[in-house]
Amino acid sequence: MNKRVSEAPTPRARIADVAREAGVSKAAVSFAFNSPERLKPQTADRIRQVATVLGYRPHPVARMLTAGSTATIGILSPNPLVQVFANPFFALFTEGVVTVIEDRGFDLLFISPLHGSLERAMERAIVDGVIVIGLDSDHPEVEAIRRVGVPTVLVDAPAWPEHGVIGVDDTAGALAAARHLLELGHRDLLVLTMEPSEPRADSGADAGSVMGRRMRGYRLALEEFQVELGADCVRQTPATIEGGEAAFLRAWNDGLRPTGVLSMSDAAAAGVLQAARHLGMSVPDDLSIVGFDDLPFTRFTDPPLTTVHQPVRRKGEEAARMLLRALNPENGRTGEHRVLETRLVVRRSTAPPVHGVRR
Amino acid sequence: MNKRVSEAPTPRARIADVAREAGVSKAAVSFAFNSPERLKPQTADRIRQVATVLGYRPHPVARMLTAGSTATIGILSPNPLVQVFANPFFALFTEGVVTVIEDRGFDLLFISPLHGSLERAMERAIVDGVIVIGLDSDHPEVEAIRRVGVPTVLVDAPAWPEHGVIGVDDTAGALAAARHLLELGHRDLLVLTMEPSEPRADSGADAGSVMGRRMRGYRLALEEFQVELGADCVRQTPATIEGGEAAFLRAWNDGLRPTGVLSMSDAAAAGVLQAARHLGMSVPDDLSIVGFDDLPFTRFTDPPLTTVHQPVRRKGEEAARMLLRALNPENGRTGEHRVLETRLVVRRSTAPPVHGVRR
DNA sequence: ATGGTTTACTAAACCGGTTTGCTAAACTGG
DNA sequence: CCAGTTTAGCAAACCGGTTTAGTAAACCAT
Repeated sequence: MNKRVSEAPTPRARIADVAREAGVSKAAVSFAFNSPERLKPQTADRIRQVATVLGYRPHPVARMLTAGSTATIGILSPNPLVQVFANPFFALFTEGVVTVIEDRGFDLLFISPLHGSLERAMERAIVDGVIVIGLDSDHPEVEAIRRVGVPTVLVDAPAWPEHGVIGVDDTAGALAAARHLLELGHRDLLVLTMEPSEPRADSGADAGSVMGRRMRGYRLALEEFQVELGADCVRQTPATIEGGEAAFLRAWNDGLRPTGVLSMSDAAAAGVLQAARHLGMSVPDDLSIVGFDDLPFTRFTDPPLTTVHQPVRRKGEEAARMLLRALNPENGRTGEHRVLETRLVVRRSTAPPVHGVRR
Repeated sequence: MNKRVSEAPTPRARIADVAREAGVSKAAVSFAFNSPERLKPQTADRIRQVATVLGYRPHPVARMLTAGSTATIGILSPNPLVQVFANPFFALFTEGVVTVIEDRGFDLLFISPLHGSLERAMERAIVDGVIVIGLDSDHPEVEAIRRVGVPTVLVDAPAWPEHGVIGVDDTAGALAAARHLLELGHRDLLVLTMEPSEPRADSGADAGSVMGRRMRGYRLALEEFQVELGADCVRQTPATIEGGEAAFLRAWNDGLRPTGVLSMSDAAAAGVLQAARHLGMSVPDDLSIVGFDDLPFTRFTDPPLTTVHQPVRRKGEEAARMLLRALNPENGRTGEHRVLETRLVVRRSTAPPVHGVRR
């Protein structure tokens, strides 16, 4: 029984249609496209002609089913895609990824985690491999993801047996940033952290999250200089301009009068820049600010932002290379683990506190 | 004959394996996952248990073959992906796209045009529909793409029968930009255009390209004010900071001394900003600059950039909505055509020429 | 006990291609 | 002129699932 009577616009020609129309077998049609040498040139031509007339185009999904490979790699993050694309970090990272995969013929699929779990998102994704980014080690789904069995590389995650992992030395970068401010003479600092939860300050091993590792770096420097950081002086905020702006204003209203701000995000740092302007403070004279990541726009802020550089694009490249290696199981080990370096980039948002060393 | 003797790590369980192991038919396994109510709860449980033990996960490609839909939409541009992700415009546009598609359960595939033609790229892409962006109407492959038969929406392209098209009023925006400079008193202008070929200056209908339409706007304003634009005063350059910088320096070396620059790209405009600084000119006193697109970073340049705003994010949203509509053929027409508005945003990179009106 | 319904599952067809194995016809050469 | 090889193309199996049609057993009511 036809549910829909006169609805389909043009039911799209299948290989069988071409075969029938050309008076040959399905196999012949397939050969005409994929192994023309197995056909008399004349026949191949005729088949192709019929195919063109019928507007035939091999169904990519069907083709893949036998091919076994999708020529696509996926990017998966626990954040919804809207946030991903709003974050300049990702553009840069992805640039690195495509640099490597594009001329190997791969497409790039952004997998949305939205409806359902990361695990399910990963399962239904049509990819040869996945780059997972931004997954803290205490994320509830790490185990599930590992079990999915798709070749995977993790970015900014702690070591993961059997999978490639790539990250940067967050702690060292944060350490350098905090030292910089402390060496300039700042003693009253405000720390801006992002993300779900303020990482517990366990001084032992690196925490499982990016922000945790950065916090560790800050704290190491503070200990060196024997400076105390009040619990009030660590604020959590979204990694956006507005977030940073609001956070600083709130701190100000709470009576805090820091001379230096350590932000774990460049965007939030830019927000602080704005907030300072609103409050009539000049940067860096009244307030010093250090960001994190060295995203491209930090060169354009007014003043240009001192920040911790991490090789974001290269991180993308390395992740992609690792993944490609993992796709060909024959060539080597799978449990690689790389840590790229970070370094402080001093621009013009930091200077000694104008009133000299206080306290 | 086994070519590979002890190579496969774990050949990934198929539905038949689960069926055998659980002592049921393939259909039963399928039911256990997709229509559990058709099985005795006890049986369904047992099957699922076996599946877990074997690490079974339905092959997404095979599943799609019968499902008929991929839950993925594609983005295709004639530029290689590396360039796409280096361009802040795309991040913004894509943000709009995912806003619409993500909670409908779609993933987003970036299709690389690199190896082979756009047509072929589109053919092998595993998507339900495609958003094509940045395709000028004189691109050699427009016809081929149309014939592929995948639901398609075009962005920034001229009307295309049977397909949705969405764009912005480039001409009006450019007109406003040029008028602004002319009204301030500028008479010596430099125009920076991007892209393959400097669009022919046929005054008649809108040219088929974005840059063509913008040029048309500039020219209309120049005619209003009866200002001549020397052939030398239109320079083509990549849409990057470096491109803009180099182009302005070259013009300067060629002896041009414009008081105002009309750039068809914000990035190039930022480059001119740099170049001006290098040459010891102050903006806007010695040189006025107007960009195009109003990308987020224009707010941070020093000084903030006067530019033509176009609703990039909304353009993405509308394109996505149009495409989703096209995917359900029953609900309505396919040949929609929308033009969103542009408007001049005056910030601080423009001012009257300091030496008064010359010439 | 009988016939009718449900329940619980299976076999087979199907999605749309690719690939293998085979056969008939056309070409070789001695 | 006949065996041996090539050539050209076909039928069927296959990729890994989903879905339809069908059946045996269990359940129900009379």
